[in-house]
Amino acid sequence: MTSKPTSSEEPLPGGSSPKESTSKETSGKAASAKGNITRNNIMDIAERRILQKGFSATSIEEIINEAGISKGGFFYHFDGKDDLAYALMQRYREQDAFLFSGLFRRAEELLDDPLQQMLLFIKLLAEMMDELEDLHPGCLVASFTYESNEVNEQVKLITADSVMDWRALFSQQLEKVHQHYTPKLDVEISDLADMLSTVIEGGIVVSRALCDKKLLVRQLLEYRNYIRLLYEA
Amino acid sequence: MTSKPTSSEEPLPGGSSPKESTSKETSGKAASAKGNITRNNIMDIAERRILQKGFSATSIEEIINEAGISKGGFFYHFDGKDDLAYALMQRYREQDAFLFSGLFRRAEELLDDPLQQMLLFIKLLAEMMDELEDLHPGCLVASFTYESNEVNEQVKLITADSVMDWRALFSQQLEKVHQHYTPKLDVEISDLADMLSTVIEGGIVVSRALCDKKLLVRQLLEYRNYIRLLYEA
DNA sequence: AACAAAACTGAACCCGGAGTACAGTAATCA
DNA sequence: TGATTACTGTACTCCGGGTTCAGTTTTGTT
Repeated sequence: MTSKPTSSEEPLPGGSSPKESTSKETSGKAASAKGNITRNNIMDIAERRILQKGFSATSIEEIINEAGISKGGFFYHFDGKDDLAYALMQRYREQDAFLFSGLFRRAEELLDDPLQQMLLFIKLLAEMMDELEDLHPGCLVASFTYESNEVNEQVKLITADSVMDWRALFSQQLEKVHQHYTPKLDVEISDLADMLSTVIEGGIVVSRALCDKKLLVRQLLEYRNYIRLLYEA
Repeated sequence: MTSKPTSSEEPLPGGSSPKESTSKETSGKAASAKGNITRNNIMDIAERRILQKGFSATSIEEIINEAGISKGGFFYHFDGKDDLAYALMQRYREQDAFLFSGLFRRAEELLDDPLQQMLLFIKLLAEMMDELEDLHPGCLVASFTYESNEVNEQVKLITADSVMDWRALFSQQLEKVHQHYTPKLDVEISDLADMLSTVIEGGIVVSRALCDKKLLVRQLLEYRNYIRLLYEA
């Protein structure tokens, strides 16, 4: 969903050790540094390509070519395409959670009022999108959702979990807003929270369809307008 | 983008005669009734499957199996997968334009005020989505956008055109609103128009990811709220 | 009924992808 | 140094995908 700051190298908490995801071997070989680099490299390449051309169209062949490894190397790290997909969604979920909560924390540091925090959060998010040099790379959730029949049940589940994380996170902040302000119209907090996910997902699609880099940013600011109108005096 | 009322049989204006789309033969064989039925049948099946599992993952094989025709039969109607994709987008674009303008016309018949018309339009759209028995089938624009590297330039172009149609249509109505009302905040009409596309596209993604049929409807009503807050006294 | 055009059938073609197996080798760490 | 990790390389199976085309049936027209 969000834009990754060209991540690699740094060992992310959680998304590590080979074959931990859905592996036959539950053992879990005590990952070495090099192994993790290769694994993350595979994942970076796969994610980029999947967002560009879809999951089914992305072959293991092309991934290993770009990564400069052999097929055996790939299957050493992943049990197959499904396992890779799951690992990708898992990492994606963690990265997003990390990024969003980071932005909320910064907003809390700078401002006291929950509403102003929420508005700043959206603005920070918009700025982040604005700083991307080209079009937003896309969101794995959307990608897998539009290829749902090509992906196993576990991937569908973690995809849904990811969206539920966003709902929880956004709702949490909006709940605080709700305690200090009365909305001009009757709305469900969860719907308002989902609307941010909706605007991001939709913004990415429309932005990409039109090749209009800034559209996503403008849509985020429209959402921000809505929140303002709803709660500001 | 919208939901098709289980269309088939009726010869749609424009989307007809075999191989008219991108064919080698620019001839254009004067289509017969049976030919059109088969052609539309292929397209219906293809569209449904593409929205479920993506373009690349949808094989000609499975399409002709469900359609009960041979491979040669398929290639009689389409020059290949790319040609099929183009024909699908073309038909999709026409259907959407037809549906949206129909809803706007109904709103104009029932109400005089531009703002109330716009609000009614959104409500009619939401009701239509609400009447779907299961999840929204998905939008071809989003599907092709997330597989953009698997689709040729012409398909990308007509996909963008389709989104531009929506912008034009929604902007037209919002322009009228703008002439009668002053918005509470400073907004670009085109952004407001794009937001409807955004909410629909995003709503479909999030709705499908969570398997929550009603989410899309609720999101449309949130957009409606925004318009109300923006323009209503 | 006859004839042309339209609407197919069926089989063959080649390609590339997922996944397996496994023997051997190089790098890393304790 | 020795054991574990992280691979390479090859070879092989199996499958299905897109595309072509020569021939056959169906349909519409006169």
